[in-house]
Amino acid sequence: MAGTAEKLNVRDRLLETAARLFYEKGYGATGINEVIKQAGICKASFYHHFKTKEDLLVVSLEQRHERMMAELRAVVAQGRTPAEKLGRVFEWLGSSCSCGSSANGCAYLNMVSEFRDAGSRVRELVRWHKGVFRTFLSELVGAHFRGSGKGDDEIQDITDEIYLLSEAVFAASPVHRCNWPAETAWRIVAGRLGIEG
Amino acid sequence: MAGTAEKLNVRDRLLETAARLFYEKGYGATGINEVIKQAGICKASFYHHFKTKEDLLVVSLEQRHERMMAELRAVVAQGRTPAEKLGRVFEWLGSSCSCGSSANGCAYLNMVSEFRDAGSRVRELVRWHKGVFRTFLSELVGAHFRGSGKGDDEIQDITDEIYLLSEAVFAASPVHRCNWPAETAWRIVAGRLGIEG
DNA sequence: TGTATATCAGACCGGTCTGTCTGGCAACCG
DNA sequence: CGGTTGCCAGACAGACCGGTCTGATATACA
Repeated sequence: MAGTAEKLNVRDRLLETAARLFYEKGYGATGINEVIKQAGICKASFYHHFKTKEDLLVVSLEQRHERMMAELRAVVAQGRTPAEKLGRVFEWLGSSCSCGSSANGCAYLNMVSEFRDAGSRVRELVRWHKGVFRTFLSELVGAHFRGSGKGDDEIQDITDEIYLLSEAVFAASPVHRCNWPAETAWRIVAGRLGIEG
Repeated sequence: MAGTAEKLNVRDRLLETAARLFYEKGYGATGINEVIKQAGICKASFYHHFKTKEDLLVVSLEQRHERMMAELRAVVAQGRTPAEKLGRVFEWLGSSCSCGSSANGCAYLNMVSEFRDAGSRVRELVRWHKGVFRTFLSELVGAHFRGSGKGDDEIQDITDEIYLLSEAVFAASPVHRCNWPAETAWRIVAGRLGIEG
C-alpha cells in the first residue's frame, strides 16, 4: 500500500507520504504511526531522518513551496502577455483548490489554523512562502503596467489587491467546493488590470 | 480563574469558555478537561449538559453566529447610506480579525481546516453561516444599487465579489496581523460600488 | 418527608499520541 | 575481518484524550 512512492528512498517516501497526509487530513489529525505505515518505513528509520514530527512538516512544506513555484513558472510560461500569465495563475489557483483530493485550499493557510502561536517556526515559514508568492505576482503586475505611466504606488496597490484575491480563492474554495471563487477573483483582477472581459 | 464568566449558570459558563478556547487555541488543541477547569465546572456536569465535545462546539458556533449577526446589525445601524454601511462592515471585519486575542481570523474558516470531511455537521454549519452572511451583504448591495438601472445579474456578481473579499480579509488577517487586508479589500469594494475614494 | 435534579469531586477505562529503546540483519568500507 | 551505517521490527514509556462511573451534597418541589 505504499502507493505512488515505490522507487523513492526512505527519506523521500516519508516526505511524499507526509505531504499528502498532512494536506488531506491535517497535521494534528495525522499520526506519525500512520505516516510511517503508509510510507512502509519503520519507526526508528523515521527518527533517524527527522528529529521530530514538526521537522518532517517543515521540510515537507519547504518542498511543497519549491514544487508550487515550479508549477507556477510552468503555468505562466504558457501565457504570452503578463495579463495572460496572470489569467493562467488564477485558473491554476482555482483548479488546484477545488479539484479532487486537493480540495482543501492552501496548505499554508491550513497550517495557520493549526499553529496559533504567531512566532512559531511553521508560521514563520508560511509568512516567508506568502512573501515569495506575492513577489512572484508583483513581477507579473509590474510587467503588465511597464510603460503605462502608472506610478509605483498605484502598481503596489494593485499588487496588494491581486495578492489578496489569491488568498480569497484559497480560503473560499474549500468552503464552497466549486470554482466560482477563482472565476470571481479573476473577474476583479481583470478589471484592475484594465482588460475588462 | 473563572475570568469573565462569574455570574453565569453552568451551561453558559461552559459555552463562554469553550467559545474562547476553541477560537484561541483551536478545537483539537483544546481538551475537554481544560474547558471544564477554566469554566470551574466538574466533568459530570459538563456531560449532563452536552452529549459530546463536538456538541459543545456546535452549540458554541451557533451562539457565535447570533452574536456576530447582532454585532453586524449594530455596526450597519451607524451608517446612513448602504455604501456607508458596507464600509462599516469592512472596518469591523478588519478590527475583529487583527486585534488582540481575536487575531485568529474567522472561527468558521478555522473549523474548515480542522474538519476535513465536507459532509460533517460542523462543515454544514459553516456553510449555513456563510450563506446567512452572504445574504446579509447582498441586501446592502441590493439597496445600494436600487434604482440604478443595474441588472440583477450584475448586482449578483458584485455581491459575490464583495462576499469573496470579506473571506479574503478573514484569511489574510491572521497571516499578516495588521489591517491592510481590510483596507485593501475595502478599496476594491468601493470601486465596485462606484464610490471611488 | 420523600424524590428528582443539579452539581461537585475525582477515580477510572480504553485508546492514541510522540518519541525512545533494544535487537537484529545486511551492505559497505577500511 | 571489524566497524559503521541504514534499515527493519516492534515493544515500551509517559502523557493526554474523551467519556463513564461512583458517590456525596444541596436544592427544589410534590
